[in-house]
Amino acid sequence: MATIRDVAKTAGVSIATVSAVVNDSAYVSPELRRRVLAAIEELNYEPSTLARNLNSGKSQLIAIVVADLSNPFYSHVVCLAEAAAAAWDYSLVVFNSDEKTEAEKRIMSRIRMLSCDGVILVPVGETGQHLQRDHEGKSIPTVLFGRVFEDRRSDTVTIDNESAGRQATNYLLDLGHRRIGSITGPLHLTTGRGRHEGMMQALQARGVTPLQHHIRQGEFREEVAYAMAREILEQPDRPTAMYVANGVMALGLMRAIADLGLKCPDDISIASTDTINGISGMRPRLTRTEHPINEMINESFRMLLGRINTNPSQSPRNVVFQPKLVVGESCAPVAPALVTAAP
Amino acid sequence: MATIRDVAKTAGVSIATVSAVVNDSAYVSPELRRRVLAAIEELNYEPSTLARNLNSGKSQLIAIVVADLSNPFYSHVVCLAEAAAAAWDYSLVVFNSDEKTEAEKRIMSRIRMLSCDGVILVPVGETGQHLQRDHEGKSIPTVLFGRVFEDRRSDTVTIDNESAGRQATNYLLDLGHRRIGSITGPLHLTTGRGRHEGMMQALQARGVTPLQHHIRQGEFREEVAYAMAREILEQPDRPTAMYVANGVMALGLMRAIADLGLKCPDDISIASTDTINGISGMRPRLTRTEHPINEMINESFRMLLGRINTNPSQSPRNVVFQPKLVVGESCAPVAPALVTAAP
DNA sequence: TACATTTGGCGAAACGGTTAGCTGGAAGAC
DNA sequence: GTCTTCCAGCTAACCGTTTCGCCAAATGTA
Repeated sequence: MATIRDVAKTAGVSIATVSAVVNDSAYVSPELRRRVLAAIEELNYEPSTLARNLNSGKSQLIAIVVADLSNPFYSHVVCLAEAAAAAWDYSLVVFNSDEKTEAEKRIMSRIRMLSCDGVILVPVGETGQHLQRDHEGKSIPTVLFGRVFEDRRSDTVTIDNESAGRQATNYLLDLGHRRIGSITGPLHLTTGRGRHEGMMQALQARGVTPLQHHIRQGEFREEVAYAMAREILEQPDRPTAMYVANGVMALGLMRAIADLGLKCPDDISIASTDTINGISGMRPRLTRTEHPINEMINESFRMLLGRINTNPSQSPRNVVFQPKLVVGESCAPVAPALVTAAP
Repeated sequence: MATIRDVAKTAGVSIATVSAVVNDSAYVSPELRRRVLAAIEELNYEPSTLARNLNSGKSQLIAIVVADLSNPFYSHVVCLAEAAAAAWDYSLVVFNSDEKTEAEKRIMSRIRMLSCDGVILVPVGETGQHLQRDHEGKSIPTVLFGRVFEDRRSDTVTIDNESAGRQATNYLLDLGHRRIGSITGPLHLTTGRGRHEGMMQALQARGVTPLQHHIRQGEFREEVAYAMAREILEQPDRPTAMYVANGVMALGLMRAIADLGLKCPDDISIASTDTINGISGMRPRLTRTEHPINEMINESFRMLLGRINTNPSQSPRNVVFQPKLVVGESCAPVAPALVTAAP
């Protein structure tokens, strides 16, 4: 591979001049410019990004760390992030922490070594302690995506999880359901806890007390939700409706329903939160609250680029988006007999 | 950020010694090693990959370019590739060419600029002409994934597409179906063409001639398949079974079936090719031929690492994997009346 | 003509590592 | 006691850029 020195020698100029031509960073006389361009053409020179990055300290790399890459929700996030990165002339490095704290640590160290210019992080765990890099030296601009920590010292982009839980639950309540069950996400995550609390608020506001054995704490995984769903649905007084904390869990629930010979929405209504792609062909369509993922990703990039290019040390911003209820066919009004049985 | 020089100063040794400790590349006395490690700990030093890469010429980056990142099949591929990269101590840079040739060109140029050590490429288009970088200077080790070109000058990892089409079609034939329709992939892609030809071979072997208007050339996209499916199914003599060329197309077909008030598999059987994740909750489960994606990705990495570390100039290898038929519930034996109507 | 000012182009110092090759003191051979 | 041998650890060159500071030529001014 030709280097800038080769070009300089061929063109009979200094390397500084070649650099000036390549980057348009200083005036170069037409004659020299012509010779430099000719030499570049002849030698098929391309500046080495590696070397360029070394002294700029920038890498044109944005890292995204998701908590579960096999979750279609995060696949979608990555897809949108790739598009955003490309639009801003960055490349996207993808990492999967797989909900493991040590993996996340390894990844963050790797990201630092790669000198990524920014990080979009869906953090594992309830505190950001293991991520702190405050000890001197500026840390890499980071946006916490979806999940946050109590101490809001980082930029964050999230949705209003309580609102999501409330909206979905209210929809079920409006259909007359009173025996509403739920498979929650992990309650140590703001996503899991927020959605659960939103649901409880909605129930309480209507004076409905849920049955303990209709509510199970799960994980954001299909098989776990499937198992929980079976436990709940195999009870004699199974709920007439379920709220599940995310998309893949809803799939697990639907699978359980099918395997138990039940029908959705005839026997049981389902509402969930978050969007998953590629199941548009599925019937019944899920009634769910959707995240505006696209805007969330764009906002994340805006924050990151702001810190990278403009103002690295402005105080943290926390942007919260509102989820939107999208009605599918997975919910039906409660059967009359059960309505009368309600308190 | 602490540099190797800071560490050397703090530990009271030379930078060469620090480097030796960090890389275990030379013997260092226990005493000095201890001091160096202490200094590293104290300063929280991490070697800069950027600087390290500059003189090694390597970047510890593997790029993956897929043709459609919104397709769950490729999301799955990316997920597995991320795991493989992490296992081999590489980071994965993800690109989406979105089936556009110019986008792919831009991406390949970007990959070269980033000095990625290897590329896994799902190429767009029928020839690799726009990718050739043969003009002097070694090109980046590249594995063509899934799709290939006629002139096998690159390493490739693919499946036997004809076998996939044949297996799926034979399964439908075995169930008694004779009026078999199909939505093919783009026929200029080896994946689309191969699967289609496999289907035709299977039909011909049993003396079945498909009806022209039961076969449509589509794209590997849900909406396109949906539209094609409606066209085919709204005809009076609609087929009793369909073979579709990939997973998202199968979803489009199922959506069309549902929207037309038909039932799968009662009214129409479906068989498809390729695996898509995250729809395990869907009923009926698709009968399909699955790719061994995991092994395919691992094989790709083995090839890449072979070229990177060992033998950059060995002759191209073309590894073909066999798809495997996985029976779901989307196919039923043809109704007796129709069986007798068959030739 | 003499001097001040501008500016195109150059040399050299970073950036943060790796590594070839040198140095000097200790140990072993005679 | 002197000469080798050995090797831990150091010095310095190098990877391919960008960029600061400088020089000399060109231009402007009196």
